Amino acid sequence: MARTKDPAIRTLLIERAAHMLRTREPITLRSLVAGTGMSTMAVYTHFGGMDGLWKALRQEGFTRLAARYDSMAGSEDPVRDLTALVAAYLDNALDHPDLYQVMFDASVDLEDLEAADSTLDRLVDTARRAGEAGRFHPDTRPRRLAVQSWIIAHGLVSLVAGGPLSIRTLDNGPPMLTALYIGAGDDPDRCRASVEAGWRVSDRAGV
Amino acid sequence: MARTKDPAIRTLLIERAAHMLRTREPITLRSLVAGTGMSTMAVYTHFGGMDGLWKALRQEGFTRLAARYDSMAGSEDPVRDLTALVAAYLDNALDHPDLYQVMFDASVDLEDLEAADSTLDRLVDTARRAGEAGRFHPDTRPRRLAVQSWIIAHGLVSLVAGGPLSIRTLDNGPPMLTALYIGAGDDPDRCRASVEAGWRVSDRAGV
DNA sequence: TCCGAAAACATAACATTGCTATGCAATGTA
DNA sequence: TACATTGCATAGCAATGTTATGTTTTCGGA
Repeated sequence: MARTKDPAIRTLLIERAAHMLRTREPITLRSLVAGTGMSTMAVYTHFGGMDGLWKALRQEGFTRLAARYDSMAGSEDPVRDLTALVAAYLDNALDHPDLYQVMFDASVDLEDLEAADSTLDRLVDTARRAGEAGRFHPDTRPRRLAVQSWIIAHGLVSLVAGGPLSIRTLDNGPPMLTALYIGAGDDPDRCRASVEAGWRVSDRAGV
Repeated sequence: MARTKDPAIRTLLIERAAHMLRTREPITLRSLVAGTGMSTMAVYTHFGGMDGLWKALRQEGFTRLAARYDSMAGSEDPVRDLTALVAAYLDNALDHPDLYQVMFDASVDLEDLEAADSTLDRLVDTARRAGEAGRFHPDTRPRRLAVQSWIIAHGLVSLVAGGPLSIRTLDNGPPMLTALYIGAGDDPDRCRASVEAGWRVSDRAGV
């Protein structure tokens, strides 16, 4: 009937674009396909244009974040786990700073929303687990606490990665999360220990 | 000796660009000067190119924020004032969402840093005043608390303005600030009242 | 008062951008 | 095996930011 579209080309282009993003090469229609043997039309068959490519890159960013979350083992301390998720969010953003920027600048169509919600759900689940373990006030809304954790993570990383604040600003993470979770009802000493433990899960080297 | 550059043209172009930003018209070199009688070279004499124009727009954004801060009267309750500054930051960003985005996407050269620091200093001063009034632990670092307030404000507004979260998410502002300031040592009940009062200073209509 | 230099500005051309029109080739189905 | 449908290459298009070049304006010094 018709020639079949090779999905490998799609992922190849996305990975190439992600690589160019990381190496700070400007991503243009022609520079993207240069050297690959493909013509510019490949971008149109697979993504419908450059806008489609950027959208696919945003999806890729959320996919990598989800993969990072998948690789994390939960513990019996949900506040530690919640902190670890926030720390992983920061690490992911700092490992792929340009990709992270792409994820949040042109946004937001429906698919972007779904991708963002899907990663947020990890935080919500863990916050709920903490609530069920009696760490928070009984009327604490898990989603609300998850969103607040996300706000801190996003504010931190977007002011640090290419923003006006220095990398040391990340040290504000633990105290801010601690204040947040204590405010939600956690026992101060226990909370500090949990956040401390969760923060250290990150593989941030000497930051 | 030489023809003198008219500074009025510079501000005219900036205001025109800011207006086009607000009305979602794409800002291109030619569209910017179209209808003004100027030629495209005006942008080069006054800004050195489009990059210079974007940089001037970022400065304009910080200038408007500073003007908003200038218009605010301080009270005898510095925690209320600190909250009011954060609320004003949010209002400013929501009043000029596109300008706000410009302020933080391409950033950051030295002048941008200075402009950001200058507005941050308002928060630092107020946080220091709160510390001197005995609201916080004696070892609370004002700049640290100011930065943490900024992180919350920026995280909130950048996830809400054009981001994945709804406008109602702004309701997370007061509880987050309250948790932060209580964590810094403020008395819980007094803190809640101060934050409540500071938040209401904003002219956000029914949000 | 006038001249000359220096800077602002207008005009126009340039390379590069994303995109589209068109034709060809490949491939699965009838 | 014939054919229709789709992937893809080539080439050209309008629009972008920039630069090259010439003109005009303005101000300081003779």
